[in-house]
Amino acid sequence: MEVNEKKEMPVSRNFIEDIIDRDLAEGKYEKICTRFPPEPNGYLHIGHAKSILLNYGLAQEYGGQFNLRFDDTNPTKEKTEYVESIRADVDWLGAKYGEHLYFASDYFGIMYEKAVLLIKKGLAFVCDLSAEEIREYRGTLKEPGKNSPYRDRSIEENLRLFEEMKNGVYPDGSKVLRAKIDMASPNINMRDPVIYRIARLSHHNTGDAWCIYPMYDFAHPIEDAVEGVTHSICTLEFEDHRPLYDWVVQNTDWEHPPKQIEFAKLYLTNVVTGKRYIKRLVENGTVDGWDDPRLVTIAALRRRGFTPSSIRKFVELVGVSKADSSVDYAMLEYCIREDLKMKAPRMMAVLDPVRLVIDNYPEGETEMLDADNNLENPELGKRQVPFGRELYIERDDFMEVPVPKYKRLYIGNEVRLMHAYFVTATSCEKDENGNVTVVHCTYDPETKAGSGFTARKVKGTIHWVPAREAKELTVRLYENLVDEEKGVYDAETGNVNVNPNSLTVVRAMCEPALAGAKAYDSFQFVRSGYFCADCHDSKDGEPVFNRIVSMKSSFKLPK
RNA sequence: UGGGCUAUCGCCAAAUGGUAAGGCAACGGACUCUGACUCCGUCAUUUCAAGGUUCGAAUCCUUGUAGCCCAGCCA
Repeated sequence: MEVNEKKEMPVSRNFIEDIIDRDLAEGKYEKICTRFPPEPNGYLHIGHAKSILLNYGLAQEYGGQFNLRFDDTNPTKEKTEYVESIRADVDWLGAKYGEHLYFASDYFGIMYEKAVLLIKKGLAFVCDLSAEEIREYRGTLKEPGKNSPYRDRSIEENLRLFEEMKNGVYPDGSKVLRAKIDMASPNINMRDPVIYRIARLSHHNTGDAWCIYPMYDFAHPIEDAVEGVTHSICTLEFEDHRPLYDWVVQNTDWEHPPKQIEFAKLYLTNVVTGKRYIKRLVENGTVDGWDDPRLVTIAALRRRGFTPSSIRKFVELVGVSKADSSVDYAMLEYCIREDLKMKAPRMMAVLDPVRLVIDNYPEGETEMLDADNNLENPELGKRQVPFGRELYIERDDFMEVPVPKYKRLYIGNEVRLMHAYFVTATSCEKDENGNVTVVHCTYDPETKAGSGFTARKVKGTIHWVPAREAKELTVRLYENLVDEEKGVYDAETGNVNVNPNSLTVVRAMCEPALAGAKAYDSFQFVRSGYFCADCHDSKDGEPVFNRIVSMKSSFKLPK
């Protein structure tokens, strides 16, 4: 049987599909090719997942190709550690690139040749202006720039100088290669942009082979073209770069020029999504690493118990558009609930235990009760839970004097102990502070779960754990990292506002079947106060065994 | 001499001149061995605003308004 066979909602087509349809109809391409081009300078987060899954999904949908390409043209920020983690995350998300794993740095040779080609066409020149001078010459947003005094060097001189740049004749920063476009363009990206710089940096892939490195605007279109990418999908902030992208593609002679398409980034409301902010939290120790479950990095989501399919679902639900937007975290939670509810075993645990004594149950006796691992999905089998005279129940599940509409345990009320018997509270004991320490009740042997007893019904069902056999379990309760009231960032200080109570560690009691839960105890409340899923230890990555544990009820007082 | 982009429910998001999909959230109610799940119902006479064209406008035109992006030898 297919678990999770919920009828799929019709998903609207997005504007990128419209573009591809048109291109295909016009015969521009026979087969499409997309790519995800991360710079290996940090860990991937949920926003990247959108891009990965978008690109991969499109390739799948149209029977095309999907490439994973590391855009590693700036050695100062890039590390092998990051390429490893990125590959792991992309793999985990299920975006298959097969053979098509590439490094932009492998194209340095062809990029160099294309730069030479531009020079030969009189479309690029070596400029001796300093960085500051270039900035001054560039003009401002409202005023045009002015031509570099080196703009009219001869092709021969440019060729010689550029080769010497490559050969290490000049010191870092002393010369750059610039595209010759239009210093008066209203689009600043077109004002003779720098396309190559001199920098003696050791590259994670090419080592010290190069002392000149291409800039993004020049490198990226070439990377796409080399790989035969047809639709180069990026985020909105690159819209202004598209004319330059097209300029490079047109002037560097390609048979099948790629085209750039932009879409809006994914933001989550009240969640830190910016890579640099996440980096700051990691570096200042606010969180315990890139995979701290309070973050929304892929590694963190994995550690927190999200499944790849839940993230795929999320990305699908969120859609693709060009409007800036911020998606509510509730949407993500919905996706993991939806994904897990039929395939995760649901077990019992109590976070804040209070002792329950069944006065008419024989002392010292223990019986094993059969419990379905998932009442909605019998395929998940059963387990046995020891039951006896003394149990623990959730403190919230008992009230000496009930509030209106309360339907769990209170004196005189009968409830079901899940998978066990009906029980009626008779009295309770309290300590000197008035806190309940023991609840007394009686049970009705007739009402055993599975016995078919129907003579009475009960309004509430509560969870329990056998007092003697229960195991202690460390449960980490995570809340959204950022303070909703203060917002995500402090505009003045640039600080990230972190909710100080974002992580609570609790010693809970669980049924014996849960005792084998992985040491990490990465429990998560999928829905506030309701489910909690335990998962794997991100350090070994495997195995992922999600369990949903119902903890307590989300009861709200009536107004 | 500024340029580019965006605006449809609390949050995403369809609708391609033919009379405002869907999902999340929320709220009622039914059901229930989890106050979950499931199921049923409610939730935009109106699409940033104001004018105009049209038999007909979220879609076209005009004029505004608001938000985002751009002046790295980062990507």
